Amino acid sequence: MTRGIRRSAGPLDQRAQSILRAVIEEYIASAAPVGSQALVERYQLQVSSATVRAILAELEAEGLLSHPHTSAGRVPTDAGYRFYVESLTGDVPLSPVEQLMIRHQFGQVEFATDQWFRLAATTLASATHSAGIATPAKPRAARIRRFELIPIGDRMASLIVVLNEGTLKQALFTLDVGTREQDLDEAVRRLNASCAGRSAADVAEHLRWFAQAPADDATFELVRRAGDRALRLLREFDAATVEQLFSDGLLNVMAAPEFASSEKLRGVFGALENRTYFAELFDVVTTDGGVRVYIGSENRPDEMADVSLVLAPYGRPGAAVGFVGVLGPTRLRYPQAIGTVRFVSGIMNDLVDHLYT
Amino acid sequence: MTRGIRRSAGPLDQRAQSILRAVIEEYIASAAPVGSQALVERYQLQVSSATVRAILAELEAEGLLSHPHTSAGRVPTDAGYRFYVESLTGDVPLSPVEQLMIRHQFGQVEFATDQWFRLAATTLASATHSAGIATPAKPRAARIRRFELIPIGDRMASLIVVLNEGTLKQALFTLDVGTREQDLDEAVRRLNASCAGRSAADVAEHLRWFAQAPADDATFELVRRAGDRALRLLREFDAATVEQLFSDGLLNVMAAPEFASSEKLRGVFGALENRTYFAELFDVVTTDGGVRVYIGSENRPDEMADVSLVLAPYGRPGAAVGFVGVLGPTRLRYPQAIGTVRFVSGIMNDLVDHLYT
DNA sequence: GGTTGGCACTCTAGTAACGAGAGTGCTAAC
DNA sequence: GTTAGCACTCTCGTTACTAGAGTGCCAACC
Repeated sequence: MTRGIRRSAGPLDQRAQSILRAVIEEYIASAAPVGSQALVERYQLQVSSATVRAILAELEAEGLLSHPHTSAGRVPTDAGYRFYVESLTGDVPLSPVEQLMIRHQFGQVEFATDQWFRLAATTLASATHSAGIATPAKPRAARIRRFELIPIGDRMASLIVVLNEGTLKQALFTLDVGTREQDLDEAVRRLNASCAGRSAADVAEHLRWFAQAPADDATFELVRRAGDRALRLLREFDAATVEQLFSDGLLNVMAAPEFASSEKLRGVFGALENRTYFAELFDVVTTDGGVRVYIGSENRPDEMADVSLVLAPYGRPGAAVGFVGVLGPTRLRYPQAIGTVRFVSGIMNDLVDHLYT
Repeated sequence: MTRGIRRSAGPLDQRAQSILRAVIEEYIASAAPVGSQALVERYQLQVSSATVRAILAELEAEGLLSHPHTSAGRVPTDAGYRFYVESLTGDVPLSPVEQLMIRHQFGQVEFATDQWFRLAATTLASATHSAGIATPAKPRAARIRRFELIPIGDRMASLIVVLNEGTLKQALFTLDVGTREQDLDEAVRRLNASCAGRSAADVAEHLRWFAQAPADDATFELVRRAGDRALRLLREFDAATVEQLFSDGLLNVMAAPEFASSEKLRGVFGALENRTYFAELFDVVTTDGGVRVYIGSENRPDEMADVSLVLAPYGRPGAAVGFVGVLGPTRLRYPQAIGTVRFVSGIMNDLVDHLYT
């Protein structure tokens, strides 16, 4: 039943906007379709329900609201949420008490870099009653700081590569029979002498040089192999965009009534396990600052069409970046979520900054 | 409606056992209560349905089967599954093809210790169509191999402790203004000289000695503080039983019809996030070898009453141990699960063994 | 022209009634 | 000990119905 050209093609007038806002906030709070009567009663609108109905019909024509069935109330569309997020609300900052509590928690893991992103996810989850997600900060172009070769048993060693920011990479490494600890030490010394401070590309260059040089002693082969292994490790590291994606509070999302059937839920879990979509987002989110919101079907994969993401980058562009965020039903309390994500990403920024000053 | 003393207090006769087995396997396959008629038809029993009904009543009196309601078929109880696992079935080994595929996959991560337990969980999940879980191998008593202090920025350093098995621990460390790189190197040299090869307890002893010694130079304070920090790191490491619990294939469990309501599901997820129960199991499972099965209500926490666990330890007792396992509905294909868990734990054993020879 | 009360209409959700089907438990006969 | 027969019970799907909520439209009103 098309109504032809919609009556008001321009921007919505003030009243329509405030009614849209009321519908959305009511729906977010109640999870049930919102009727005209309920709006008039609960929001003290100075008009009758009939008038409200006319406006609701208009908002529906604009594509901002929809109708589960003829005689039900209105439900926001993804476009409606989008308009709400962009024009009808700012972000709500966290209360001072909450800010203090969160700062306190981060203070306790100040010196444990590997805990930062976990705590970010946990904090976001409990503050927004949704799922919190976070990645560790990933150094842009890895530079080698130092090598180590730690013998384990007789024929094995653990090759450790320490990168500039203190990031560690590790791989096992088989030893030839009769390799002595001195040999390892000597190999490490040579590797460090020639590769420390270099990027993966530089190391590759150097290794080619090594390969051409005459194999003058027994240690040489060890150096070559270890260097080769380390290079592969670095390349793998550079290639992986989202090395880890930590999430917490998925239980909160499971508890939402729209996910009671566990059918849509499976899609979301699948997307989290799969992670390709988040790798895609990583690049977008981290290239320019600020909080980004992805609402329902704005997410590329269909499985994510029922959830929204609020994401923000953190770190130092050019040095190490990651993101933190919230995953919840489209019926998310956006202003609070945005405020919280902004706050937590700010804390993470401070933590990373503190590393470099 | 108690029937008083059950008729046969002794062990079940052969026929009753094979019918119990039939009921359980039928239920595992169909997820629906099993009736007497269906059993006679599908298992070519040489008796009538009435006879089967008498036996079913007997098995119910023994507490091995139960009745959702008067006119429904039988469903196994947890005790029924227990009897089945212990007396009615051995473990089914994996097919040679599957064994080969799994070995091949593990071959590809042979040199990446941090991937082993992840692959174990993933493999178990896909082989059993349930969730796979695994912990990394945790070294029993940590011994220090080496220290490193890597400067980051001007006032920060990353303190790295390398343990015997190549395990790495890391923490940030603030530097006093004007600390030079030589100072760090000197401090590391001293720490390594006095602490390498020692356990946490020994290091504590040495630090006490350090604390009493006269502060003869600037580096001394640095050594003391770094040693202190490292000690705390080691203590934290020794204290944490289940450092990580990796799971994969939770989607498989979500797909089971008994978890369609997403209500029971939440309990399971809660237990996985919480992890205290798994820490408890860790000690039990790793102290003596072999596959262990926990069926439904045999699990301590109530949230786990609807799932079963099949767990096996791996590693070297006294050196480093962890566990791998399967989590699924009580309606689990136990023989296959047990066989698969045994196989994967065997592979993990080989990998760890390979480290020490 | 915008606003409003009135009213017919539509759709859902809940309830009750009902019959088919599956399965049991008991009993009497073999 | 086994079996055929049978009454009984409970679930599940279907249908019918009602109450309730909410819409959309229209004529009247300011």
